[in-house]
Amino acid sequence: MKILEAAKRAGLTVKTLRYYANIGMVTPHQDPATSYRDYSEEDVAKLQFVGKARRFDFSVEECRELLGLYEDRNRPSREVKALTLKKVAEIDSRLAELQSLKDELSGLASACDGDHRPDCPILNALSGQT
Amino acid sequence: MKILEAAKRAGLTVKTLRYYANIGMVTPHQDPATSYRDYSEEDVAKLQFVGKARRFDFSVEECRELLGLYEDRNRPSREVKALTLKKVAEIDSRLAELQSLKDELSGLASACDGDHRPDCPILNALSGQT
DNA sequence: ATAGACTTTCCCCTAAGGGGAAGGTAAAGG
DNA sequence: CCTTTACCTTCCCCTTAGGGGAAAGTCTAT
Repeated sequence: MKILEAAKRAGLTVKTLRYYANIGMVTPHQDPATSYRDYSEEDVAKLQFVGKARRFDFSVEECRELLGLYEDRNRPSREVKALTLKKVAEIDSRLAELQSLKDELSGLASACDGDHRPDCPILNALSGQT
Repeated sequence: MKILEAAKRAGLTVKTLRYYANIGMVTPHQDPATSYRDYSEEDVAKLQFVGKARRFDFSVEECRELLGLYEDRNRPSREVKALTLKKVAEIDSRLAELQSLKDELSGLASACDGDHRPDCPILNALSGQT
């Protein structure tokens, strides 16, 4: 099938499919005469796989790793689990970071009157004057 | 003072200071003869301000806005508070998104044996075969 | 005078594509 | 058969917030 249909089936954009082809992640057959790409059902399955992994916050390089494991029918599940737990840990530390930012900012916001007057604890905090 | 000292005092890198000068955020006087930048105390204060705001996850453009409000001694605190609350809301939605990702990934990871065998619920989930 | 530390501008690089131009191709309608 | 329209291709620039490094100019101390 042609690129637009493959993109629709995978829930991705045509640009994304071309990008994945360029970086060698999902490489459909390409007609040398017209240079049209021709996606197989298996290509679409891989695209769907990558699309889901991306939505799980895996980077494109991590998706490439996962795809490699996915295609290796004999890989130990250990490796996949390790990658997943690493990603969970990353998400966890980002969560903690964002939570602490939110707490600080909320604290500042609630200390600020938010009226027409110029006095503002938020700016005071940012400028270091307590 | 010269750029390295200003950078040290602000807790930023020299590259960052040049970048901020280029985009017109903090523009020190520049000797036309040598083209050396010359940072004043006020410049350093602004750099510190921007540095803190950046650590609070404000984008460079948002920092520019905050800096404008900071320099306007008559601005209503309302505007600063609005910007801050908007940022808090952004952080909140990112938190929710990450939390849901983490829950799903953790669920998959705990369903995976993580041993030498190839069967892997994580890959099964990603490939859509339930 | 010269070595070493510092400065400048300039250019390329990052992640993951998006936007759009210029030009080739395919399917449908007249 | 011809044309319109939809789709395809490559190519190039754009995004964030700077980092890395080259080449060349400047300052300071010896």
